[in-house]
Amino acid sequence: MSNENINVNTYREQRIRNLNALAEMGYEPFGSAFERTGRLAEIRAGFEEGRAVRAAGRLTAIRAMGKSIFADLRDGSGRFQIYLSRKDLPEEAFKAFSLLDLGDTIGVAGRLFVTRMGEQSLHVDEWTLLTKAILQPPEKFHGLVDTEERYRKRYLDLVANPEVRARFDTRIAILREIRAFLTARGFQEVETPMLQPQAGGAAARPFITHYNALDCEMFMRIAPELYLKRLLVGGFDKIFEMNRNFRNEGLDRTHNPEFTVLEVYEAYGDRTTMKRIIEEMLPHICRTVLGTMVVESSETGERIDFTPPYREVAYGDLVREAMGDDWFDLDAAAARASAEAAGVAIDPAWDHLLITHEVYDKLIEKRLRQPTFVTRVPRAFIPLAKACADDPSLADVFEFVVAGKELCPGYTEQNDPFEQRKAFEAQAGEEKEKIDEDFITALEHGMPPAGGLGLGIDRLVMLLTGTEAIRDVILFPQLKMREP
RNA sequence: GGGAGCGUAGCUCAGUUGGUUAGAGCAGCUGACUCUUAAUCAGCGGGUCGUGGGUUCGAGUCCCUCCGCUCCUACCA
Repeated sequence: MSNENINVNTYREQRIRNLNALAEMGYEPFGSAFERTGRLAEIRAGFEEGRAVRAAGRLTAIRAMGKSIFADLRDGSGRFQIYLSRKDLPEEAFKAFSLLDLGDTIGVAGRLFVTRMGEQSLHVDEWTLLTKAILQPPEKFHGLVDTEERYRKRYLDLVANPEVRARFDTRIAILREIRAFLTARGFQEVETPMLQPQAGGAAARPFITHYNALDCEMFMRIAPELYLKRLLVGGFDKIFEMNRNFRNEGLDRTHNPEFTVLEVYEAYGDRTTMKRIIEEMLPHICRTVLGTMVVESSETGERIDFTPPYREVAYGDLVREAMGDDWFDLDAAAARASAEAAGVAIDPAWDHLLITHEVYDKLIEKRLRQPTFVTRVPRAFIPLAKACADDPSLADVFEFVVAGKELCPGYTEQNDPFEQRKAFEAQAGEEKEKIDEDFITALEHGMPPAGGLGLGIDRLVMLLTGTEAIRDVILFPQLKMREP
């Protein structure tokens, strides 16, 4: 700690001097429990002039005027103004208050009153030090703006920027309401391994680690799906898991290596069972958390309406609508020409199926702004779902798309062990050892027919809070290591 | 992976064509002030200009390396 900290140290030293002075006066710089009448928001809610209350919080502003002092106290629930008057406090208690710095945490006791300016406030009769801060808080008006500091020192971001705290409060409420919704409908929340001998259930590069006791490679899970289905075999028939997945992939505005996913499974159900859950759960979240069915998109300012029912449309119909009725009769060369004419770059090696998928991805999905279930998707991309009864080339699934992005797939789950093995083999190609034999064995014991869905929680929170970067809905997003 | 931009006081930001002693607001210190709320007023202190090198009589400014951040793009369900 040499050069760059010289100036930091002068601020620290000043505050440490204040700390020592307070300690000499009998204040405990890192105090103990303090009994409060309630949190600041609760005190405001129960405001009654003259009522005696005890409150605590961090000092975020001090406005001193000689013989009277106003200050702002902040806790996890909000802000409240306190008032100290020289004539109502012991001489020493009033003097000691001037040794406090912004960022210190104090406890106060007094009575409620309304200032001449009409603000509900607390007239302090006594105060005590709870925690001395020896480092400076961020600037009070602009808050903490520097993006790197905001993520690396999220605790400062949360203190300095109330709208950041509010966004995470919303995230927490969304998770709470998802659990409440599913629990009220008889679903049980289960926990399955994060550390797996094979990383299955999705196509993604996993994080690899080593388990010393067994001297073997282990993988951080990329999805919980195969374990949740084992539980269906085991007789759990309405389950969900909402927790972290890990994928060893790029880092950008919409990807974090660890992210939160909700998976729901219901035995004896299918794709349409899952569709009903989405059509009831999203309105429930909107109603209880946001108080409105209409959400404004941060990127475009467009309004997205979550009032059910949502549009349902077949993948093939969307493609025909965009590319012409004869699209599926074209050969690959003609399809490629048509796609490129529409502005979609196509690899010459791709077959008709891949070209169609690229057109859907780059052109069609973006245009689906309001909540939409896209059904009857080519099965080649979806190894874990059943085929449509009337067309074995299509999977009996939906992809739920909002604001031009896929938010949540829902499947009629594959429970045929022979079909499942075929799909795994097609996907694995050369790497046969990657097939999860233990999972196939479980299917051979009999998994009831079931519907399942997987909802990306971070992206849902982004959508519902009008946030453009995944980093702004994850408390501690992944950053590059910084040299010490 | 490719492209563009950024990094100046604890925090938020200025800094002209390369020019002599790098500025402001907040925060801090001293003083005044009994209803303020971005309190106000007067004064004072605070900088290895991300790092290392180069060009130059002279670099915050121009060039290169590295570190970090942001955006675009590619990859990635």
